[in-house]
Amino acid sequence: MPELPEIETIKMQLAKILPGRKIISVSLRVRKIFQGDEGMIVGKRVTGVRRKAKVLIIDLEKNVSVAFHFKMTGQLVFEENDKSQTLNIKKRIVGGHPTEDFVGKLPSMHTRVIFYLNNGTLYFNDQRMFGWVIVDTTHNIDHLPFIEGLGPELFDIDSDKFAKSVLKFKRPIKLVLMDQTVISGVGNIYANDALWEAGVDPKTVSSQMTVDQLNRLFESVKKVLREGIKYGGATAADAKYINLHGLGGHYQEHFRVYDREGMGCLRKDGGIINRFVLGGRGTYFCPACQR
DNA sequence: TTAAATGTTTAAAT
DNA sequence: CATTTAAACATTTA
Repeated sequence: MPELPEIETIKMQLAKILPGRKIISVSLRVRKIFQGDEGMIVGKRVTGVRRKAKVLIIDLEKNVSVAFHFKMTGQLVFEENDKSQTLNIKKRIVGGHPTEDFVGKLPSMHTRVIFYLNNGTLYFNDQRMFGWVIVDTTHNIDHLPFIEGLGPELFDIDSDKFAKSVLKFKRPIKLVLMDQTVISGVGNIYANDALWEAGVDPKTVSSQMTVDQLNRLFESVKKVLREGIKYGGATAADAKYINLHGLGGHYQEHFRVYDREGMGCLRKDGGIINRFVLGGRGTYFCPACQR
């Protein structure tokens, strides 16, 4: 579920409270999503938390790291040890796919890996189990095929480089934007919104994009990603229990077209938001102002 | 019952 | 070979 802004949000929060804590033990409730030797991380302290595109990485002493990919339904919940035995949701740090596990009792039936730290517990939950957790040396983590194959984030390149990489393809621009080997970090929500922001039809053949369209799209993607980060990522609008507790982000309150099928375009002269499937993913656009 | 869900991988078809 | 599409992974919700 999460894209770059959602992972960036949980990264920033974990970076404040994890460093210095030692991993006491690890519990693997589901082996299939876990790769590596959990013994490698036991007894080591966290030294930092970082992110590469949609991958979250926790670095530990002795050059060992843990990489997480949330895929569609992964989430991390950190909870301070609570001696009172009472569920104190305010003491939690949550990130990723919003479910009742953000606020419910943990571990839950979706908890796949548990990291017991001093004075806290970190739960990796993932209902669909598409995600993965990999433990290895920091060097090997940084050289995982998936990570090595990632293209740059838009924040790290200029518009010329963006144009060059995009113009090579004859696929629809939306699919190129979401292709992690070309540009990393952009998923379905932000791709849809950025294309609306730039006034570009998602079906536009990449190689036929004009310089003007490319420049607008380059700025638009960065704009929506920055906005996503600013609002703490997106949390499903129907997740009442989360908003109730003040957990989760608010980007969903600023969706341009995503999940707005049948609703009016936000532009005055716009039309009705359409939805169709492109590359197997729900694609939303305004037929009046995206061409 | 069917469709869809913030992602990626793989096989099969073009 | 480059591209595209479909299916797969597994679960929940509308």
